[in-house]
Amino acid sequence: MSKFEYKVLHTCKQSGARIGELKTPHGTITTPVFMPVGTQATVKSLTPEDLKNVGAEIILSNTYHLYMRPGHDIVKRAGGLHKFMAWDKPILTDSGGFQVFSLSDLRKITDDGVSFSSHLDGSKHTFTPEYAMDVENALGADIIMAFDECSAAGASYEYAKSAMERTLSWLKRCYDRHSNENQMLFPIVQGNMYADLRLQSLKESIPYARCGIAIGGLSVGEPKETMYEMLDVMRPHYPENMPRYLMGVGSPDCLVEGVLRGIDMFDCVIPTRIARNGTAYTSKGKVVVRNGAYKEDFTPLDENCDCYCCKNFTKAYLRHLINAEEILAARLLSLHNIYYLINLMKKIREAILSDSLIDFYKEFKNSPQYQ
RNA sequence: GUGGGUAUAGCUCAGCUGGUUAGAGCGCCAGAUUGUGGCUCUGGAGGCCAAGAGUUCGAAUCUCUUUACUCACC
Repeated sequence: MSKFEYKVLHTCKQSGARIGELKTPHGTITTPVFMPVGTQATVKSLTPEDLKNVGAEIILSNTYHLYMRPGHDIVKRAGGLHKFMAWDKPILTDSGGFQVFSLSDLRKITDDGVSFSSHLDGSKHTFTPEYAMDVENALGADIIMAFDECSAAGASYEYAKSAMERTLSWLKRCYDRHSNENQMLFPIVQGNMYADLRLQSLKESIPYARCGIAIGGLSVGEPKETMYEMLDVMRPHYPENMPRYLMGVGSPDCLVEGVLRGIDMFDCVIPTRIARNGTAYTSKGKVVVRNGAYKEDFTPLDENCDCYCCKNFTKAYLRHLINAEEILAARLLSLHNIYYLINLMKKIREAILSDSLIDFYKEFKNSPQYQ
């Protein structure tokens, strides 16, 4: 019996969005789901207990970063990523393809793989699809991503096509190398902002998708409308029997728009990043708690929120922490922002279950939360 | 009381021998942040240059007076 299984539990009659369950060796995830990002084997400032308290079911970690530091061999000797970071629920690791694209300046891409220098010390490294699989295998996440090439928004058709085709050939090599039955490999669809390339990439990736497929190369600087167009183009062609994962998204508006377009899984650094810079998502829209307006605001960040932060602290206190550069500010706001997004996903699932996601969408779009 | 020093943005200070709309850092105010290089980036407001008088075509800058602060000595 497979250690992975995806079941659609309900399809919204209004929108076609679905609620599903994805079984993994470390537990079952209910989709649509938002996955907090823990790049370096930690969701910055939060403990695994915090994550469970805000309702996180699965977190994302990063092959590139863990390979660089402390080294995947060390994580393996520690007993794997779950044990190393004391998180016993599902983990997904990104392959490092995107990090090579976004972090490394001296990178050289060939059909064989990518040579690049470390953002930490400039040392030279090479990743091939096979090696990326070996590293992800050593880390031991439940879901592992194929090694891909993400082309930049604005890339020419020719370049986007070659990057997409290279990603497909790399996918085949990842697939052949991968053999661990405790890990599920997700292909990544590329194709930049070109509809025909997206469709070709999706179609040719599907044979390698067993229990999930990812959409990469979006939310890389293009207008949101363009991203939605690409999702609309792909939507009729997804396999029904597996979750679709939109990588690197998103903000509250993008989550709702994404689910409406058939997406089941999301990850994004945005809730924790804006938290560290003093901004919160609330039921009344984005609140820059750092602003002077909250100096003497002794009310909670979000009166409609049940998170630890909102139940115990005031905006004036949070603003003080931010201004004093106290680390508790990052922690409380991260806690709140992740809670907010996970709670938003919960509301979305409730709307799907009651076949009213379009109604939910209309109301949400007219609220200050849509941003 | 005597002698010296200093007064420029909210704070700490730059402004060379006088020359167009007086600058910086921090702070303050406001934005940004989408498969994370945590504490970043981008904007903005804010000065009768202590007060008064002189010299000069022209003064934050030179001279004098006053005031405040400060140091040393009696």
